[in-house]
Amino acid sequence: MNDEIVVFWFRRDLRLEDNAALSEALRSGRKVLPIYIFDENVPPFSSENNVKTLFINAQLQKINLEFEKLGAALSVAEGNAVDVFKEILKYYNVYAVYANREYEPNLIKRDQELSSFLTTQKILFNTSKDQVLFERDEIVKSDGLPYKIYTPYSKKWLERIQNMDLPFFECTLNTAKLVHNKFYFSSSESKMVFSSKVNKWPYDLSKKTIDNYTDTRNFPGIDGTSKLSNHLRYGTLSVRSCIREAMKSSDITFLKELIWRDFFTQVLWHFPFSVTQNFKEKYNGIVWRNNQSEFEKWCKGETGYPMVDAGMRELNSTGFMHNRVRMITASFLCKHLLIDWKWGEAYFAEKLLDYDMALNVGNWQWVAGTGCDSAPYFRVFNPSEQLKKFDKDFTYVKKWVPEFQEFTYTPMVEHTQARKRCLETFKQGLLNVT
DNA sequence: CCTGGAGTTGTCCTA
DNA sequence: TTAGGACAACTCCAG
Repeated sequence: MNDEIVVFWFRRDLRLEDNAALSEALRSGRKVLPIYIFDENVPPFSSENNVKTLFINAQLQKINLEFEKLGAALSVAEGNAVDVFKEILKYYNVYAVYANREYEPNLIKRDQELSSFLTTQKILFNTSKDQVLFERDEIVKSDGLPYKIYTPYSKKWLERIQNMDLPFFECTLNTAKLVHNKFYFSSSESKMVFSSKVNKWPYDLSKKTIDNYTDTRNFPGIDGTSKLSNHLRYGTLSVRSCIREAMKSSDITFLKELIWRDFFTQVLWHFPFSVTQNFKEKYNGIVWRNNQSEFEKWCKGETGYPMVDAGMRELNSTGFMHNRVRMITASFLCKHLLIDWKWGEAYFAEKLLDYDMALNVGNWQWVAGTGCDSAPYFRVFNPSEQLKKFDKDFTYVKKWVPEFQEFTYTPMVEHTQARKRCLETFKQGLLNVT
């Protein structure tokens, strides 16, 4: 216990460049102890050996190497966040904790609890905006209330960005003061195994991809998307650098996708109830069928609709699914099978490497028709039409469903009937509420 | 307070 | 073959 130090807590900002809170911590003038916590209340857990922990571990390893070059190290812990900090306080005299802000209700609660605890110890908890460009109440209507419709929100967002310089948060490690010994956590030390094979999830932010995005993004057989989602989810890339690239293009379709992240993140922050309930109450009367065995078929990619099955199999084996196909598979679950969007949301949450609560909940509610600014309920994707339109030479479906043969692949529900049943159920559901 | 216009990503039927 | 309207009404938003 000698010098006062500060702790920098890596969360979903696993990078050493343009990192808002890290930049502040390094400039604090005090020695910095960098840590990562596998929070026992927040998946993924370190004990899981899945695509998410692999991704996180690979990135932690990269970060650790950078610290080791300077004679320091990244400390990794597992457990309840408050307990972890209590442990740290046994060995260090901590002046402040720095971290980038979270917006999910459970994480807000966790951070509030930690903040209260740190306050009792006279330690500052200093959080920064990093994962979005505009947060919370920064983009609201003229009456001060939050936007619930994307288009007017995006207009205001675009207006605001015209008149500002995108910040870049300098993180100069080699001149910074770092704590020069690794902090070992008794409970987690043995479990923390850095993956030896560093998995790569390459992203594509090229001018070509951004310029052609409008034309190519809808075809899952073409490599036409940016593959950015994983990196934005874990902060291995700064959102500001993505926006900077997107703004170089005359076509703002790609930029608009980035604005959706800010939109849904602020919707979640303002309306945390939407994680577990329909955003629009009037849909609460829908009587979902919620058939367990049909749900399992959907999960496994055995619905008999090649586009749906290909999507689910891509998800199951890679932790990723093309955006167009996410809409098709989700629509199929909610509308053809009449299964509550929350079931699908939970499955995607478990499987998607890029799982982000705000975006996952927002998009599932959009598909189901229950969300703010969502698709009208009578808009039922036709999985066969979608196949014809977006994968007509079967490049994508053949990749993921090798046994697929046109005309012999038989669907679990017939489209026209399922569509009719869906429209009737939604109509009845609306009547049930009024 | 009133008013008019609009609302990510579709599908189906009809003329 | 193809373009256009219906699908439902409601809420949101700006002026």
